[in-house]
Amino acid sequence: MELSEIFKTLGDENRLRILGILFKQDLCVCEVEMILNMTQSNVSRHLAKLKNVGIIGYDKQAQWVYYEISKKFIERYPKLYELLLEESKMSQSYAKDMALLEKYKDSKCSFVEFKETMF
Amino acid sequence: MELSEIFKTLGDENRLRILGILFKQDLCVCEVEMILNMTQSNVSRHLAKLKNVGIIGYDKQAQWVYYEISKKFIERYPKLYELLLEESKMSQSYAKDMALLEKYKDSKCSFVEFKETMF
DNA sequence: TTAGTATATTCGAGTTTGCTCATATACGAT
DNA sequence: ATCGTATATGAGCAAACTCGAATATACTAA
Repeated sequence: MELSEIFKTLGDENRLRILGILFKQDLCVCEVEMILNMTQSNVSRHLAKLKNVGIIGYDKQAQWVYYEISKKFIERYPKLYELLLEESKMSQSYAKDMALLEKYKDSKCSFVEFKETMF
Repeated sequence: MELSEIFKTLGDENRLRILGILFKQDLCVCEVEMILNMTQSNVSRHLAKLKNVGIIGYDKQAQWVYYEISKKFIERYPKLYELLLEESKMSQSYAKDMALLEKYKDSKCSFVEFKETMF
């Protein structure tokens, strides 16, 4: 939870994109993978980094691991949280990422089915 | 001024220390070097990085380059600025760094003279 | 012009990071 | 037990980073 470590962790475009969609709703690894069109191992590693500095936490349900913004992080760094929330909405990739997230939610498909129709 | 670049730049303990003392007052390279007990080239590089992403600016006076927190940065990212301001005061090294800064200001010595008496 | 000071930059070494591919682990369903 | 799915992790590579030492540049003063 060292501040410089938190900044270092936030200093990556992909991790900011991940946070952008996690602000909207909790997601498991494969959902993030699909929405951001990244490899599984890459997503897993980025999520691990965010978790290690306390920005996100997770809730394991069966074989799925749902990641979520950490409440402790929000309490400890409310200004940073608000900044991230606001700035993520103004980012280049936000609109596209959110569109895909909404589309996925509406589809009510499994992530595998959805991925097949997409790519 | 890309946010991920700003975070990346802030993700370094030495740069956070530099910002901590620059919040107190504008300083030239050799003063930062002396107060934080870092090498000249290292300080110069860190200041260049902070300048490149727009967090600080500088004002050249004769052979001295005085660095200062950028007003545009404060306007663009007020929450981040406030966070840095507050958190720097709570950091491990802050008290020691500020003590040395005050001592230097009170001494009214040149940085070279001061450094000789110190180390 | 020369010497001294302040700053920036180059170089090389050691470290860390981000990524892909492959593999290991965990869990559910059949 | 076995198969398919979800996730984590190890290996290897290229790029980026940090640092100190040395060098280059800019400016002042004498």
